[in-house]
Amino acid sequence: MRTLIHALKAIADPNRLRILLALRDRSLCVCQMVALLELAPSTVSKHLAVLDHAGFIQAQKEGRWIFYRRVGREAPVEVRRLTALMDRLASASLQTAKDQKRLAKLLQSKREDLCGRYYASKAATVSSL
Amino acid sequence: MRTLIHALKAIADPNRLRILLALRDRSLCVCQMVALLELAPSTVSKHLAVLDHAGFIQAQKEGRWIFYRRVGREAPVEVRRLTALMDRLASASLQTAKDQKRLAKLLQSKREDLCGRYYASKAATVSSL
DNA sequence: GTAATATTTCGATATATGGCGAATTATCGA
DNA sequence: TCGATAATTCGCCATATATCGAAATATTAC
Repeated sequence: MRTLIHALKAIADPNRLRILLALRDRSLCVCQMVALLELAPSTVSKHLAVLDHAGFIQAQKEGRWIFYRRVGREAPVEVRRLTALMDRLASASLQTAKDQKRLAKLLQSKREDLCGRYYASKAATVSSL
Repeated sequence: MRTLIHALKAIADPNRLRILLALRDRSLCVCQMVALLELAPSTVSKHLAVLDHAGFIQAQKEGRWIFYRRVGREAPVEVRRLTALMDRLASASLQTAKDQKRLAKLLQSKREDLCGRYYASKAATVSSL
């Protein structure tokens, strides 16, 4: 019951659900998800921690980046079932379609172009001194 | 997506999930659920409103009592699927077993004995004057 | 080694949530 | 009609949550 409630709370937030759905067919690094959701990196990081603790996703460090991907068969039943259900239910949503489209575009551009954009204002300020 | 998030939030609370599961095989009046959950009537009422607005349950007035039961095929897909999944997932939980046992006992006693118990302290105070 | 980048942690804030008791509404029974 | 009962609504409080920006940590690049 604790696991179940934990899992339900984790996906009962629109942005976290969007993350889970975005990770359906691929793993993504944090900065890619920041670009997708258009939220502060710290916010996305916290969302990822919630999904992680609930057992939905897991991190994998690759150099400077941290990629997150869905947990496979090792995940608790509750998580596996809920993930499958979300895939079915949310695929009909407009938001999901938008995100998938946007993701496809983001994945075409190089990560060097992608990441760092959300520090652009700060970098610009510094370099202009 | 809105419907889905709404539904997820509704059942992502242990007491509301307990209510939904208690309504699996029967309809219950509010005072019966108050007895089951051992929460203040106002609290239970609020939980019921949340489940109602999310589309999981519906009210039916019968004289002095208001019975709640699960919504049937009219319920949105999200709600139907989630309800079915909760039935499967939560049936393994200790809390659910406890509740079902307790419910069986509560349903044996007459409702007149059951309801009013949680006003007992107040009634006792008044009658002792 | 220093600067830039990627991510997390920390601290703050605003809002949402779950709980209660008191007051309100509606219905039943004597 | 009046008192008791069932349920909801309202007002309050404590805690949880979502968000941000700043600071800390780690890694790569020059």
